Formats: sequence, structure tokens, C-alpha cells
Amino acid sequence: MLLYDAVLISSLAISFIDHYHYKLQLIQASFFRQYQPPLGHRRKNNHPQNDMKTRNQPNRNTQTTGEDDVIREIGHDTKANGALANTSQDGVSKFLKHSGSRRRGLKKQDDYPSNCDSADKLKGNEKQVKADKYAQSVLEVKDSKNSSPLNPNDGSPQQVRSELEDLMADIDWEDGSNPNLNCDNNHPDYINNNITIELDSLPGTAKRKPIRRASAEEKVVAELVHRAHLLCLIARGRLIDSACNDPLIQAALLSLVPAYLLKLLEAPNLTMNALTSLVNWFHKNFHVKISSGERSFQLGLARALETHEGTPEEVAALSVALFRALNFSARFVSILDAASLKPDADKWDDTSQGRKSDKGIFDSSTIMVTRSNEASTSSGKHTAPVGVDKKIASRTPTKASSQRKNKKSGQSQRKNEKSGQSQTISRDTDSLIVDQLTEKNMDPSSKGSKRKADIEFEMQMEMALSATAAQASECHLDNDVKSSSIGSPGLSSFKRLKKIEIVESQEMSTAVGSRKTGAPLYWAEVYCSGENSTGKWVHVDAVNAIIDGEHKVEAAAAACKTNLRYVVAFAGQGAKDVTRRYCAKWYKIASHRVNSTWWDAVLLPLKELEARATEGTSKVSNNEKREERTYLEDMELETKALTEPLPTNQQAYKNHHLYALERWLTKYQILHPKGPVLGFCSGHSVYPRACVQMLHTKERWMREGLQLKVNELPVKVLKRSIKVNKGKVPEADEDDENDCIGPGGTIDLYGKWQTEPLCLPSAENGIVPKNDRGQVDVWSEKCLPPGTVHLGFPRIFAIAKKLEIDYAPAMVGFEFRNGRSFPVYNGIVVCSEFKNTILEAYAEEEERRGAEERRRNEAQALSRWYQLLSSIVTRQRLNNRYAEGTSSQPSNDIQKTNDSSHHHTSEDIHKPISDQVNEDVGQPAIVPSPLYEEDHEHVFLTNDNGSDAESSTRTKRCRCGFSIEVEEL
DNA sequence: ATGAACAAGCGTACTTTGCCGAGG
DNA sequence: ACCTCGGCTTTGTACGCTTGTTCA
Repeated sequence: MLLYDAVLISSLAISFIDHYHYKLQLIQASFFRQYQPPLGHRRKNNHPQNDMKTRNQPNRNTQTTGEDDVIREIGHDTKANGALANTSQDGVSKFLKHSGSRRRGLKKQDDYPSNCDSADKLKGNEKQVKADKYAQSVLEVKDSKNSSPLNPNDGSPQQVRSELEDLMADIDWEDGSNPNLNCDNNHPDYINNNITIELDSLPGTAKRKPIRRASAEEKVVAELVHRAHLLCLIARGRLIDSACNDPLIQAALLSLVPAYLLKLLEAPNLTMNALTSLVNWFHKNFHVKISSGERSFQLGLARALETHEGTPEEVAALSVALFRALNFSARFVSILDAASLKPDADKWDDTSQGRKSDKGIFDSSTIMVTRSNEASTSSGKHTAPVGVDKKIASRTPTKASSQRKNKKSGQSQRKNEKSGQSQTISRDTDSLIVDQLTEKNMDPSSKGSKRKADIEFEMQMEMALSATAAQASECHLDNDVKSSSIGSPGLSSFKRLKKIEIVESQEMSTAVGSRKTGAPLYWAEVYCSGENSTGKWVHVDAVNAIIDGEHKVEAAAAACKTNLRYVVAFAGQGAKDVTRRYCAKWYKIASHRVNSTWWDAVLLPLKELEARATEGTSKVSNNEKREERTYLEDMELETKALTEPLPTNQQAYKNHHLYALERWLTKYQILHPKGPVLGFCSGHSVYPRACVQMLHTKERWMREGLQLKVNELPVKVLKRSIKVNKGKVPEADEDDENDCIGPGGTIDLYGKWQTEPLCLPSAENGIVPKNDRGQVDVWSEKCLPPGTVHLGFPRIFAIAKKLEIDYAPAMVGFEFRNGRSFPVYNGIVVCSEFKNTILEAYAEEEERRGAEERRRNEAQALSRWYQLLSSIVTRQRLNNRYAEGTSSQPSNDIQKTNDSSHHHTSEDIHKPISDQVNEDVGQPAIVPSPLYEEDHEHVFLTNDNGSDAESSTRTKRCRCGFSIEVEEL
């Protein structure tokens, strides 16, 4: 089963990695764009979406080995320990590492002060100064090694921080022994170091924080991470779902159910009432507790069954197993709380103090990834909590002070833990990744807040326990609390904090909410055929003993700051998105969900599996009914999607999929027809989104193969900007009343309803209808006049001209160079009847042209070879004559040379070209003759050449005995 | 806590129909 | 004389979307 899941993960990951590859392509494309001129309108082909289309072609062979490694690694991890959550984190961390190198430099600047106490800005600035000092000292040390002096002013702050960060990454934070990293510790070196730090602004000066928005690349990375996380969460859901089908677990559960309950459930049609008693019994017998230790989910499930206690995930899974044991159609439902789709949500920005999207990637309520680790923290593991709300910390100064008091003891205790209890306190992979992610953004001062966070976290966890498992036995809770105190700074302080907690219970309850703890994440859906006359999927939360509470889920999740973006039901190794059932305000989550096309494609095969499984019970036997059940549910979800209540705030209408306000329409939009009015919001009429129509200019419609109907007036007239219009001659615009650029520099816009299919004048008598520039604009095939074809070949116009066939140059777009646009032509447009004639002539001409070019190349090659060989011969002759210092009869020699060279030339010229080439191409091995050393010009006779067929060599001999061996190619 | 209004950063769509010199 | 080809200041602007801030 694990193997199967690994295969699934791999296959799913392929599509994800496909997009990762696409991202790399984007980077490459941007690189090349820098060095290559833009290709005019063809640049649209470089658009990511277009590029993505090409990437999606089934060309898996192009996956690089690096990608394969990622896939293999995912698969390996999955197989190795079954912890798909770990896989998820691994995958995400890989991407963060990848993107981190770029982002770190940019973000650190903001993140450094953010980790200091924002309430005390002066202190924060001091810490910043220390961090900078430390960075400079680091650079000095590094530079002293390289024996090159460093000007402290040379390094930019970002460079310094980057260096600092790299160095800090190598430091073992657990030791806590490096005084340089302690913000509160003023190292003497720093005091003595004569460095001046200039502050941009005085402390406390209210300066607007520079806004740095996420770049396109960061957005792409965030989306990739989001997708990867979703895939992993789906795989996890499937894993749990298959564990629920374990016959042993089902049998064991069934054996626990009292007989009177079984009798109640024997009714032919299952109803919610019949379920109530069963759920109550389950809730009384199975409790939520904090998990300890890492193990596979199946083992955990068996353990939970044995002890009647488990994580919410396990308890929910047990309930699903029980329902399936009773032969109900049951699904395991989970909120997939994946990493944010928006890159900024991952930032650890103290200034925002977690107002909105202040959460880390793994600081989700997804227990399968992090909560178990958090839970294990409270049961003795020393895992730094992630994303503890600093707002809470600042609100509880007492706790903070007590934490400071216990800081020393905490540190020493950590050392003890490390040495003595390595088994229980050793960090697992998840926590390491989490720490890498968090500590990247932490400055040395974060040590303090980290310990503060520990305390906060433990308290919140305890609150969560009481909230989610109020029925849990006191003794277990006590055990957990006791064990949790092992990893805390001190038992006494913790007890003291417990008192504070009681006093501030009201405040802490809010804090618990802000920590996203206790959110409903897992439940079951049971098909009750006795409900609604047609049957209905009923929400059953056995953990909290809630039946049919689907409308409560969104509110409960929102209260716990959990994003209800994806609710997925798992059954039969498949999955189905049932978010609509639990989400009343779709517009709020729509922008936080991944591209629906991709999501639907991912879920499509899983949906089929799910449908097959949930309808395959014995109670529903025939296929028609099965299809009906799926159909009815789909209809139910669809209906819910189309019947959303009107939002009460105006801004919600900006991108609402169902409704629109006129005030939020863009420049190129209009309401047509303007009605019906569905309601009002702050005095503004609400219209259906379907009434919003796009407007374009006449030319733009023409590009889409549409033309304006007769006598249509523009529905909207825009004023052209003065700057754009200033280059134009005013008279030209005024003269052309009908142009889209109207008088006075206006742009006339028309709606689609004002257009009709393009009706161009058709070709007659072999004449191509042309525009006023004597050409045809070929934006698409639709723009071709009837009876004409576009022949996009180079030099084809010459053929048409030669054949005296009427043609028009085909303009396919514009190219922008030097700030001006130039038309791009590609071939010609001719009447269809001449197509074959022209193509045949073109093929002939191209063949002739090719042959001529070959001939020209050969002649050129021959000429060059002749030059080369004659220069060799000349050099040889000169060597023979002047090498030994003899120089008799120079005038005769020159004459001879001229004669011989002439002889040679005439001989070559009279030979066929092919022979010349074959003979001349080769490596001449010149063997000087001992008899005629001087005053002799070699003459190679054509009939005196010995040839060796085996070695393809030919020996040219002179009468004097001189020979040249040439190799024939 | 929420929403409205505004500001600011970033991405992207839109813009739009040579000129001249070298060389064949 | 005519034709072909390639190089030439690698645009500049406005709008939409998103996010943050302030105020009610």
C-alpha cells in the first residue's frame, strides 16, 4: 500500500515537477530575453501560459536527472517510513532552499528588525546594530584569512546579512554558547570595535515601512509549493483512507459496539437519528490525546484502537473504519490546510503581528505535518514551536519576565537534555526543517522569544487539549503536562504560568484561537439513505460528537484561524472536493485556491475512484442508483455554488464569481444588459456577473475574426492620454471620423454583441483584396479574405511575381525595436487557385537555389584549397631554394615558378571539379627527394599516380622522384 | 473586528505600418 | 541601377491587481 502511495506521489509529483521545470524555463527565458531582441507580437508565445501549454506536452523524457532525483527521493521517503507528511515537508523545503538564496537577501532586511520586540523600537534598533556589528566582524575575520583589507563600507547591508546568515546557518543553535549571537550580551570586541553605524532614522520615528511586494518568481515558487503540499496532503488522505479499510481494525471496532446499538442500526434506511447514539457511544469511548513518537499511521491507528486514545486524525479515522465495518458508505474527510498560495503569507513579519496571513508554511493546522510534532513537544520532545503568535507573547509580560528569569536554567537544561536524553529530545527531520525555515528569519535575539514561545505553546496546547478532549481523563492530561514540563524552562515557572493562565483564561482563550489549535480538521461523511427522500451525505464529527454540523465547520475553522480552502473526502483510494458543502462564502476562499483547471485535473481520476467506492455498497446495488447518488451530490454542490448570499461589503464584489457592482468594472468592461438587479450593497445595485461584458476597439475585434455591425455606435468612449497622442498629427485624427481613435484622441469601444463574423471582400478573378497599405493583415486564419490562402514561406513573393500572379504581403504582427513598432511580414497571401502552382514553382526554385548554393560553396571550397596548396608548394620551393643559402639565377627561378604554377593551375582547371576536390582534400605528406634537391619544380603527372585502394590514399609522383601522398576522402 | 478609502509597488497589456548602408 | 538584407538607443505608458495603512 505504501508502495502504491509512493507511486501515486511520484506520478502526481511529476506534474508538479513539470511545472517546476517550467519555472526554470521561465528563468531561462527571462535570461535570454535580456540578450535577445523581442520578437514583436510573437513574444506572446513566450508568455508563461503559452509556455506552460508546450510544457504540458507529453514529453516526459525531457525531465532532467535533478527532477528524477526529486521524484525518487519522494518515493524513497514514502517507502522508507510511510511518513508522507515528511515527504511533503522535504519537497517544500527543497523549493524553499531553492528560492531562499534569492529571497533571503531581500527579505532579511525586513526580517531582522522584525524579530526584535516591536513594542520597544529602541531596543530593536540596538539589536539591529549588534547584528550589523557582528556581521562586520565576521567579514573582517573572513577577510583577514584572505589577507586582503576590507573597507567596512564596501559591503552592502544585504551582502553583510547574507554572509552573516550563511555563517549563522553553520552555528549550532542548541548550544547557545556563542556570545556573539546573544542579543543581550555586549561583547567587548564590539565595544572596542571602532565602527560607526548610521541609522536611517531616529528610533521611534514613525517611518512608513518600505513595501516590498513579492516578485513574479516568488509567486511562482509559492504556487509550486502550494501544489506540492496539496499533492502530499492528498496522498496522506489516501493513506488514511486505506488504513480505515483494514479488516482487522474494522472487526475489532465492531466487536466493541454494544449489541443494542447494532440493533438500532439494522433499519433498512440509515438516518441521522440512528447514527446519533452510535456517535455518542464512540465519543465516550474514544478520546483525543496528544500523540507521542513517530510511527506509521496504521500502527498509530492500531495503537489508538487498543488504548482508545489517539490523535484527532486517528480518532476520526477510527470512526470512519467503524462506519465502514457497519457497512455504511463512509468517507474520511479532511481540510487540506496547504501552504499559502501567496508568497507573503510565509513571511515572519513581526510588524504585522499575525494580523492576517501571519503564518509559516508548516505552521498550518495540518496535524499530519506539524501538529504531531507540536504535540510531541509537549510530551517531552524539544521542538521549537513554529509561528507562535508574538502578539500573545507581548500581551503577557509576566510570562515573558518569568521566562527571562528561567532563561539560564532553560539553557542548562537544554544541555542536559541534549546529553542525557538524546533519544527523546533528538529532533526529528520535520522539526529540523521547520527550524531551518524559522531560524533563517531569526536574529540572535530570537533565542529569547523562542523560549517565550515554548511556554506559550505549551499553555496553548493544554488549552487545546481541554477544548478538543474535554472528556479525556484527567490523569492523562496530567501526565502530558508533567512530561511537557521536561522540555520547558522550568517546572516551577510553568506552574506559575498555569496560575496566570487561570487568571487570564479569558484572554488565553483568544490566544488559543489565534494559534489555530482545536480546529476541526478531520471528520467523516456517512451516506444516510433515509434522509432527504433521496439520501444525503451527512457530516459526522465523532471527535466532537457532532452530527450534521456542516454549517458549523467553517465558523469553527475560522475561529481557529484555519483556512477552509480545500475540504476533500476520501474513499476507495479516491478523493472528491466537497469544499462547497462546508463553505458558505466561496468568494472569500476562491483567491486562495489553486488554479481550478489544475486542481480538477488532479482530482479527476481520484473522483472516479471515490464514486466507485462510495456507491459500491450492498445497499445500493444497481448502476443507475449509483450514478444517481453521485449526480445528486454534484447537483447539490453545484446548486450551493450558484446560490451564494450577497456579500455585505463592496470590495467582495470586485472578483466575485456570481455578482458584480458597476463601480468595480474596469475600463474595458460594461454591464450589458444592465439588469436584473439582484440586490443592493451600500446603495449600489448588484448585477449578475454574467452581465459583465468585455469591450474592445474595432481593430481588436477584427483580430478575433469579428467585425462591427452596420451603424453600431460605441458603447464607451475613452479619452486617449495626452502623452500617447502628442506624437500624432492632430489633423489626421480629426479627418478620420470612423476610426477607432476618434476626434480629439478618443478610443471607441464596442461590445461583442455589436459584432458579427468578419465578412471580408472575397477574391475575384485571381485578385487578392488588399487593405489601404496594399497588404493583408493575417492576425489569424479568420482574417484571410475568402478564396485566399496564406503561404508563409521566405522568398515566395519572387515566385508569385515571376509567375505574374497577384499577391499581397502577409503582415502577421508587429515588432518593437528602438521604441518604434515595425510590421512583421511572413510570406504572401494569394488566391487559393494559385496555391499549388506557386508551391510547385517555389519547390523547384528552392531546389534550384539549393543546388546553386551547393555549387557556389563547392567552388569556394575548391578555390580555398587551391590557395592553400599553392601556398604550401610555394613555401616548399622557397625552402628548397633559400634554405641552404644558394641563390643562383633568381630571375630564371621566378620564371620557372611562374611556369610551373601556371602548369599546375591549368592542369587542375581542366580536371572535373569533383576530382579536384577529392584529390586536393587530404593531408599531403611531402617526402623530399635526395637527388633533385635544388632548382627543381615538381610536376605531378596525372597518369603516373599510384593509388592504394585499401587505405584510400594516392601517391603523386614527380619525375624527379618527389612524391606526395594524398588521402582521398 | 471590520470595512472603506487611499497609497504604493509590481506585472502586464498595449503601443503599432522605416531608414539607411553594405553588398550582391 | 536595382534589390536584398541586416542593423539600428533593447519603448514607454497606463492600467489592474495586490497589499498595507489609516480612519471610521
